[in-house]
Amino acid sequence: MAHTQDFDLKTLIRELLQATLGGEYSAHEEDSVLIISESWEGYSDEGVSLDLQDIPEVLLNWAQLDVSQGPDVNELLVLDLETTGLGRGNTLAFLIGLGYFEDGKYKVEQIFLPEPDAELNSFDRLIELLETHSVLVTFNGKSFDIPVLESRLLYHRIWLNLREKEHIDLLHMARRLWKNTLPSCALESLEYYVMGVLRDPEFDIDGGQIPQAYGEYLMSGDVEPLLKIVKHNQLDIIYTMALMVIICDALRLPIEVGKDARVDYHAVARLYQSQGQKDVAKQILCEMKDLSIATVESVHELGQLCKRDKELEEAQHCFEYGAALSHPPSLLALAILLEQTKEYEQALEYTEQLLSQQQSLPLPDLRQLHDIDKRRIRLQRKIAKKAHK
DNA sequence: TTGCACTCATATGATACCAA
DNA sequence: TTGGTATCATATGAGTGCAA
Repeated sequence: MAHTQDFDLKTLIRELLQATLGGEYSAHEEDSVLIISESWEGYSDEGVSLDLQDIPEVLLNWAQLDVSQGPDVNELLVLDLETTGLGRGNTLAFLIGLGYFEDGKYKVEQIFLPEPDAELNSFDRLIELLETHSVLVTFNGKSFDIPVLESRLLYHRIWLNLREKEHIDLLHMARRLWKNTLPSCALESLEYYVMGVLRDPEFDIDGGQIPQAYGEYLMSGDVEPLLKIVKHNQLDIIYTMALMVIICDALRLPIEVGKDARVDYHAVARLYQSQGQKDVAKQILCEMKDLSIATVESVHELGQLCKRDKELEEAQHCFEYGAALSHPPSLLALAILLEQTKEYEQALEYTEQLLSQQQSLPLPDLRQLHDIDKRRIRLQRKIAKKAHK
């Protein structure tokens, strides 16, 4: 009798769930999962672009993807989990959010567990999509989503080597591009500062409250709080792709320096430089200078690249720009360059300026002071020798 | 030839920070 | 709350160029 009551209650909650969240139950005979799908063409309801044409090579290289395969956008699978906690051991992934392109539209598919017992069945659709999409796209997925998923799959004795799968984790690329210009590189911060959108607390839930909200649903059967969780996950999948679109647009060659105010072009130059494309980096830094959007740091870096290419006059101009603003690395670079070109008097002038600047710091770096002083003494010696001749 | 300064590549350890 | 990642700072060594 009690079993019949349990069964009826379970059926009732499942009907309520579907009526509230929408979607369809999977075809499993027992413990089916609720799959909620929605598609967008071009833009999301929030107005962010989901129009991804291709993936720039520099991004593929950075993510150590096989560039020769040239994965197209239809190979991408965005993944984001909602779980019962941050741990790896007993954490349940009760909502698997997935995003991919299909027939020119961006489709978000969410697999929800009405009860924890349905977890095994949630993996069928996930594995299907993993088999047809070669590149994972996540936000902090390397540290969180993938380890959680692997641990849950292992618990069910399913062996899937997700760590070997090609993977673009946008958190780290976002940090490279915005860590110097934004207060934080959390997804919500990027949404606000880069995408220009703000989540409405009336329809969304704070990530930290999600485990508790799912727990309350399991205890009470109240499905209302789940609406916010599903919306939260849907927005995560949408904004992860929107971020991918912005990053790809910012990195695509030729770089249109200054075109997009959201882009830190110095960071773009550094990325190209780190991937061995120093000429692209130099071109970007040069254009920043020409457009008067350069910083003292970007001009200094341009100077170093010019020096590498033996364009000493241009390098000197760059270092002089920074030296005029008392930028310590520029003062040092200028002193080194002038010593190399045998302009010892000038080199000494900048060395002494740097020395007095460093000495006046509240906590001077003693080793650096020692090095600068050594340079000062050497230059004095060279000047004296020159005078003797 | 020697010594010094610098550049570049590589290795290692510490750190920050992001996810629910 | 935990754990994983990339980055940064630092150290080291090989190689190069220059002056004496």
